[in-house]
Amino acid sequence: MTATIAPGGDLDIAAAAGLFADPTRARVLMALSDGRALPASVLAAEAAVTPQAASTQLARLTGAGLLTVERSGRHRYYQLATGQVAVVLEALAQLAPMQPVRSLRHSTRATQLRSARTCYDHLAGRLGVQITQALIDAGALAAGDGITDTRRRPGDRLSSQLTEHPYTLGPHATQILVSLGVAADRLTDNDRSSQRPLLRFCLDWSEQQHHLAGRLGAHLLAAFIEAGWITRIQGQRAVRLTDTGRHGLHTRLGLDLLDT
Amino acid sequence: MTATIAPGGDLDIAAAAGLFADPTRARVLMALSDGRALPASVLAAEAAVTPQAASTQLARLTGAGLLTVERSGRHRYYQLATGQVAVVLEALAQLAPMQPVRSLRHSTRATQLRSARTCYDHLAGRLGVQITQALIDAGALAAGDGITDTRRRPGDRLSSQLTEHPYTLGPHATQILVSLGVAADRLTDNDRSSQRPLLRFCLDWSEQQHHLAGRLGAHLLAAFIEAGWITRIQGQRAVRLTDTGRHGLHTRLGLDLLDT
DNA sequence: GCGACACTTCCACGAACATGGAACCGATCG
DNA sequence: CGATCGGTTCCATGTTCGTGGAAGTGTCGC
Repeated sequence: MTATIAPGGDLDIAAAAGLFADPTRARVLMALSDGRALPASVLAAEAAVTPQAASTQLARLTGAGLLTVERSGRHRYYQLATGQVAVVLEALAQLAPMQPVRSLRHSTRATQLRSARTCYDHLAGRLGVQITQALIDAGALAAGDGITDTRRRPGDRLSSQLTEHPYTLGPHATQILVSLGVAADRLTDNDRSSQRPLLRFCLDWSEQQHHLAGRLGAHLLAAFIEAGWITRIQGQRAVRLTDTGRHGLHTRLGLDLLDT
Repeated sequence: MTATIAPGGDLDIAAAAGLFADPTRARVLMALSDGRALPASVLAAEAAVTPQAASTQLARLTGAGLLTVERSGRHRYYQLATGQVAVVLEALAQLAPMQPVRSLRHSTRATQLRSARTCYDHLAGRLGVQITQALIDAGALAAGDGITDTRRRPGDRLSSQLTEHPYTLGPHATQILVSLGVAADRLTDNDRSSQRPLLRFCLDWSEQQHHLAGRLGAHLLAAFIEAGWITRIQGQRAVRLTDTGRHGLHTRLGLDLLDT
């Protein structure tokens, strides 16, 4: 099917512009404008709308050919279909700033999500990734085969638990984890009451790095909440690190968190 | 008094896009996209709407700062406030879907537009693309680094295609461009009187290739018109290449243009 | 001054369309 | 298997917004 380039047609500029003319769609497109592929839930948070609203607009944008979708498990990752979309965004942005510009104060909800959130029953986001890395650095976890960081590896799927990973408990696991509030008897690899593995890892969508999951991840989050290091933000998946928590992570793990 | 401070930076993009998202406004802007100043009645005819409708939309566009008005007797001449508006139109045109032909007149006019038109202050359409290519072939422009396709590569920043391009002046730039009527002292890269870059390129919506824009693009169009090589088609954006122009382009650039 | 003209404003009708609640599908986890 | 979660679809609501008719303001020509 050769695209019959009808040489007399008119271009429907208005229809194309209309796709950018809604706040929700504009924010979604802006969030994608660097070329990343993001799941619908993240885009909903980024645009500060309900999942239904986001889904509706994503369907519209996809139908119009501005976005492409890729399914991965129960997630759907959206991405700009062509760089031309980003060109339009940039061109429009230069026309827009007649209003007070505040490019930094992004949707706070999205920022919070990126910063720290729960993933099922364990920590994710920048905080989750950094704690995981700190556990490795401190010897509570050990990565096999010369792997020293938590970066994404080929074949890892976003936002789903990795069935195979190179990590094991490290030489100082008991000492450190107990000091963080996890009961020592929870560190056995085979808990009789559950087949759930002690160590599991997810690939974090916002950081493109691994964060700790599995039974240990759950215990750790529970311990942090128990100790008041972390509090849930009302009605959301985002969590907040308290001052106590910041101090605790610093003394116990040598972890210095830059900001929020 | 307008200053309704919209609560969101990205909202401005939606608002800006909204100005292009109406058929009437889009047609009006397209009619003005070559930088001319046209009276309201002409724009109403161009958009095929009643005078009231045109007036309403013109007021909206003017209020938003996209257009400027100048009164002259009982007429009001509208004009694009800035070339950035034309940039947005060109960018949108590339992702705009084709629209079925409405009439023979429309069809012939659309064909003329594809053939040769002005884009604010420089040449576009097939003629603009071919001249740009001829300038490269003749060594007046040089394309660097061999990356000639516009396809996206993984990890590329999508948003920087307008401002960054691989072209520079070529070894025969001065000789050729002067022979085409551009003053030699206009070829310095940094004109003190203007921050506008000498070389800029647009992706042509009708040809899917680059055409020359920027200060040089403007000088070149001015020189062609001055020399009588190109004339504007009465009341439209389309331009016509005269026989003199065809001959000039052949002898100076070795450019053989097939047809109209 | 009178009429014609260019253009605008007021107003009310009508059509898109974005949104949220509820229900539904499929995948993952325990 | 049951629970939950990510995501979508359906539907009813409410709002925005473009438009045309009628009327108003200023300009030009006789």
